[in-house]
Amino acid sequence: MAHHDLQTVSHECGDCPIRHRAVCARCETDELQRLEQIKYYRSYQAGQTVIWSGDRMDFVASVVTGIATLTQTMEDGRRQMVGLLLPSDFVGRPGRPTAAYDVTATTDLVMCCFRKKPFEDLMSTTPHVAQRLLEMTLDELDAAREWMLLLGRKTAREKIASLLAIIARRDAHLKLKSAKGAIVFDLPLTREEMADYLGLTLETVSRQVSALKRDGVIELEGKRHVIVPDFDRLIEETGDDSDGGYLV
Amino acid sequence: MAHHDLQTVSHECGDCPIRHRAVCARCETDELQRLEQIKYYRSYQAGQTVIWSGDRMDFVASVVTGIATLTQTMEDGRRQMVGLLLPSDFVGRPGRPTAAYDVTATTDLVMCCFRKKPFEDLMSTTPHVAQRLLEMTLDELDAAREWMLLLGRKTAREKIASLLAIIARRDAHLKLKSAKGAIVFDLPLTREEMADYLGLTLETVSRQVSALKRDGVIELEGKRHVIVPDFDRLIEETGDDSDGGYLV
DNA sequence: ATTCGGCCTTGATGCAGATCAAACCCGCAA
DNA sequence: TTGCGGGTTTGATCTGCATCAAGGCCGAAT
Repeated sequence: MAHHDLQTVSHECGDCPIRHRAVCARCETDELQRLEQIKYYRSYQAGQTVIWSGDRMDFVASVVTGIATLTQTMEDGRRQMVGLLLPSDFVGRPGRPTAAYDVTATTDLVMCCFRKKPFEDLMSTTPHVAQRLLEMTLDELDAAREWMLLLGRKTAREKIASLLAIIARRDAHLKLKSAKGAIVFDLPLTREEMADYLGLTLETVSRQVSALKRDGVIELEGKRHVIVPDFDRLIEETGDDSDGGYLV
Repeated sequence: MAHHDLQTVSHECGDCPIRHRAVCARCETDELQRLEQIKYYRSYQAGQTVIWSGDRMDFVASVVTGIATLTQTMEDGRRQMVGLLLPSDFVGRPGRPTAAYDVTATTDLVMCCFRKKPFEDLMSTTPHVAQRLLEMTLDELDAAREWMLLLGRKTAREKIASLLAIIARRDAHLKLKSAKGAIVFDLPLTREEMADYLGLTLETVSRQVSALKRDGVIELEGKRHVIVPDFDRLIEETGDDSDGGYLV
């Protein structure tokens, strides 16, 4: 694994993220061919449900553009988001026939899909694909555990600050920082979705966002466009160790 | 992967869980040899810290006997458990040099360790090890997401019932059900550890355990020995869909 | 121009669980 | 036998967030 230069591959790979995440062209060109053959695209509109929990799922996929969420729902309607899928994130699991969560497109969404059977065959013959997938899954597991700390121990204000920091970080390498280092981005979630993410009610989310604005931690243009004038200040509000994973 | 019969292997494998979880002897006997050569054991006493978050970690391991926890701590001391390691569970991550969480032995603990470098080498040459590890990691991710629902949306009583059900299930295939189908087990956690698991205070844990006892959902002998006379009744208290993963 | 329906904000009130405090249980060592 | 300390229970009070309720904003349809 160590000798593969995954960076250089992305340039040669066209528009499908899983190719440069899962495969190294330098030594796996034939695998690229095989991936190419079994891939296809699906599109969904904002708000559409991609998969219901329990549905048969005959493909794995990676997000090309747009944002999707994984959510769990209890019988009485309480909802908890358990995954936020941004471009290049992977959906589905080799070895599981059915989906464990509802997958919903929160924006218009394009996914690059691979039929499961051939993808699994590919996996069992090439160590690199399985390894890369393992690496991605371990990253997700880390994110899930960070999220658990948030859900179990953080205050509402810390939760909001943490979510804003997460989104800011994920967007940071795409979006520009504005003139004097401020970070600017659009919230991809409604207040209700934020609440489902954070284990809060939408009213509490609204109040805490207003509070952060009142205290100058963030500025708002409209309801979704966020300006973070001082990222360090935002991080202070999260309750996290300040050293952990600074802007990459 | 499909054609490997992992079941039959476990009999030939001696006392180290990872061997029958990660490797299939029928077609990977040489890998068994190699695993054998790089494995060694470590023992810890109850209460001992195995690894501090941020420490260099030059091995991966699987729990042989005893119980360990993964926890995250905020500067001000708020703690959240993010993993509970029972026998056969895997610790550590190929590809990461340092530990991301505190690992603590809550009982006397024996782990079967593999030096990381040779283990990674083994992984990159055999698809099966990486695949098996991926499968285990996906299971952990599912567990983490279940846990997120618990932390974000369940009431204190539901949290306690859920934890008891999880432990009952994990123990079920080892422990006996008593005479008329009651399930009996010992809590491996103190009230405080339960609180850290559930995102509660120890006082709330204590009160809710008492409440479940008062309502006849559980019986207690001493503070740790739990009798569940009617498992279905306990499941009702968790708030979960009743169909999900019954005792197995 | 008006209405409608999502989405969001803000206020008033209630309650589950946190916090503070005291005492209990029990194994163990002196 | 006494005292001690870690784990636990239970009570009294406080508080952060949920709940209930009303209204505002704004883009899209009529």
